[in-house]
Amino acid sequence: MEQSYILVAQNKLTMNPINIIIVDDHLLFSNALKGLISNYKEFNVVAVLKDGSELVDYFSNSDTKALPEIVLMDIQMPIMNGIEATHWLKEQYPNIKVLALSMECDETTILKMLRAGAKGYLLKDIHPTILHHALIEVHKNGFYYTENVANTLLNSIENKPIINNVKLKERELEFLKLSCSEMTYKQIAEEMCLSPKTIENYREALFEKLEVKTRIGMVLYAIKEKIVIL
Amino acid sequence: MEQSYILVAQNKLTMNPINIIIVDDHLLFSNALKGLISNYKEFNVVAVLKDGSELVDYFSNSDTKALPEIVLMDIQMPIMNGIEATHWLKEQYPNIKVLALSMECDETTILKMLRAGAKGYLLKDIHPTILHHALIEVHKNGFYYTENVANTLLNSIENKPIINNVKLKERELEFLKLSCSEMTYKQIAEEMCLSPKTIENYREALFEKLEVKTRIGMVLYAIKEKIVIL
DNA sequence: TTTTAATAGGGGAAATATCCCCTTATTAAA
DNA sequence: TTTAATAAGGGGATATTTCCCCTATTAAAA
Repeated sequence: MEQSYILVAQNKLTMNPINIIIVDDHLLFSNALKGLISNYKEFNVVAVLKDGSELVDYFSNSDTKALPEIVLMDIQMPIMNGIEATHWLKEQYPNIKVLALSMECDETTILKMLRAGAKGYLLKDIHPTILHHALIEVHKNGFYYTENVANTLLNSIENKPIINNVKLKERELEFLKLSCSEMTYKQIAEEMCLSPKTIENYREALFEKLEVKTRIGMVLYAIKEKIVIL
Repeated sequence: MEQSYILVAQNKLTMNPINIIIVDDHLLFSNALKGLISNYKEFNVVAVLKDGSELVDYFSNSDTKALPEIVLMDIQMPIMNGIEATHWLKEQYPNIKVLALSMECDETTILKMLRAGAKGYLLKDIHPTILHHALIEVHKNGFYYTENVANTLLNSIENKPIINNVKLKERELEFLKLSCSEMTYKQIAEEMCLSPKTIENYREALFEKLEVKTRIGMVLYAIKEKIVIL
């Protein structure tokens, strides 16, 4: 009894709390989350940032602040999204664990985030106790996957053996985005300073790459993949 | 000095806290938010529900629980969304104030929610202090609109004098949904058991109603308005 | 140094989409 | 009972999209 009491005291006083940074543009959420996590004695929120670019700033500022062990990262954010931010962070600080915290549960988003180096993927509709558990697991083992995410990964492997590795070139991407409008190809050609016939080549190339048969299909693809946002 | 101390004490002890219910399917958010609001002495979260139907259950259960004065309502929720839930609540308990709390900032969603009876509309990226202010304002005045939302309402009035009251008939809706695919109009005609020429009439009617010039425009409209979900 | 990939351009034809103007029942409202 | 709105269908013309096959330049890769 006495011993365990001493242990608890040691936990609080001698063991450093695990530092966490929250990156999320929904200030209401991130600030509330900070309060929630602050209740967990093992953890300490050292910063609440609202964007990937703020994360870069945080680490770039000369006066080195507290380094986090875990970053809770939202995905959809303005300016610099969670995927880009994770990429950057894993390059600069490979040891910092990124835990994705998002509402997106579509395969491609999860895959992108995990490929970027995230060590786990949590949906925002989980119960707080699961977050707590996930944080502890990430700290102990370096990763944490919920059943949901694991299933999604399994599905992704079963359904698409060669993973959807569609890589669009800059110019193709530009064309795809412009196609998601009421412009005709002729107008798009003008906009891109290309001949209509060149545009025609882009179109055909994209139809093949994206496995679509019509411009509508192309638009649906771009929206699904969040290449254009409505 | 002494007097003000006594006043504060009175606030805490003699004045009843204002009861609040949170309805949001993102448990992590709603639970964290509860913690945040609990820090505000004037307010008390009596329930955290994850869906409109749970709200109905809450009020329908015979053992009448604490009645809230304010309901913080998310919009996108499974089973019963915030708009339906607000409608129901305003019919049953017209005095309870609903404050929409969402990430959607498109005109139509805001309008739908306000028409349903919401007394304010907050985006989740606001700072916690604004939430606090909003709660106090709603309690005092019965409503609270942020600058953003007010501007959106203004735009909506300026740009569309007769508010976007596009009402689609059953058959038109069916056509619109089918148009959001790689089917040609001929195939859609077959699917709907109509002549291609009749489909042509639907198309023209929709182009006018939706104020679009191409099928792509129609698809973009349907996706924006969540008539089709990707 | 040849090969490959990326970029830019073209001819010609068939299929679709878009536009404008039209007819005929049926049904509901004025 | 005339008037309007709705649902269904059509003719004919033009614009756009889609398909298939082809060339040239440039820069990087093998």
